[in-house]
Amino acid sequence: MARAATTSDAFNAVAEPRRREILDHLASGEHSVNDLVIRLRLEQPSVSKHLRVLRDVGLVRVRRHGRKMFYQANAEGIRPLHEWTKTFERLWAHQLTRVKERAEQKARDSSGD
Amino acid sequence: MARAATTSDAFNAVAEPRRREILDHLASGEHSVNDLVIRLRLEQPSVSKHLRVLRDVGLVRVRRHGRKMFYQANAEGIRPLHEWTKTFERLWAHQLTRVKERAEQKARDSSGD
DNA sequence: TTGACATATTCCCATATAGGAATATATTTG
DNA sequence: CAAATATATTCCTATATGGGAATATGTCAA
Repeated sequence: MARAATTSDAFNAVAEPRRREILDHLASGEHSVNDLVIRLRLEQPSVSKHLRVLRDVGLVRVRRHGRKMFYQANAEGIRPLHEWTKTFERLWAHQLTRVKERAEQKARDSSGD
Repeated sequence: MARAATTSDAFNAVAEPRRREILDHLASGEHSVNDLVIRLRLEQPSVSKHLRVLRDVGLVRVRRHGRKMFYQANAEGIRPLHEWTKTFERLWAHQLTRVKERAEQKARDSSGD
């Protein structure tokens, strides 16, 4: 089997750095495709294709105005990702504590040189 | 160009559902490869290969004890993901507010039937 | 209608999978 | 040492990509 489709879920969709960049820009509000093309310095077809993937997984919404298409982030789609990462929050808190403790122990040990 | 390597960063590594399952299990503490094989009902080579990817991006740490390898999650590696998703938190709060407001408006509008 | 502008799609291709099967490596035990 | 156990790696293949180039679709303006 190959890798799961980029359109299979939000996790796969945002694995691509360019798509995260696009979402970062859309976080500040609506933007047309051309806006993104200029700001991200990508080819227009590339942007359109990335937006298509984001649209398929529900990470962006579109609105047409004249011949322009205005995209906005649908943050709700990112929420599952946030929730999943959150389940590890207690771990990195603990693990950092342990690293810190070890460092402090080391400092005490070598203070008698 | 093809998709970025699964080992290129945490985002790509956790795009694979099985790898998230593995991390979910490791969140409860250390587990041997065979533990994971049994619990996740995957083939042993499959588990080893997924663990290899997770190791390459720093999402797990290993310790050998006899012929067993004990893996543990390195939550620090998940943190960048958490931080990135967090930047959208205000958005889904706002967007939900708007959805809620629209729903309430609708309720008021139709209360005069 | 024709032309210009804005965006989307299609085609091509090099590349990286994920899983299955087989095999290799490492460690303990007899 | 050999056998057993635990894990890792290699080889294979179908599949999905992302970018570039070209083209299609849609909309406005004259």
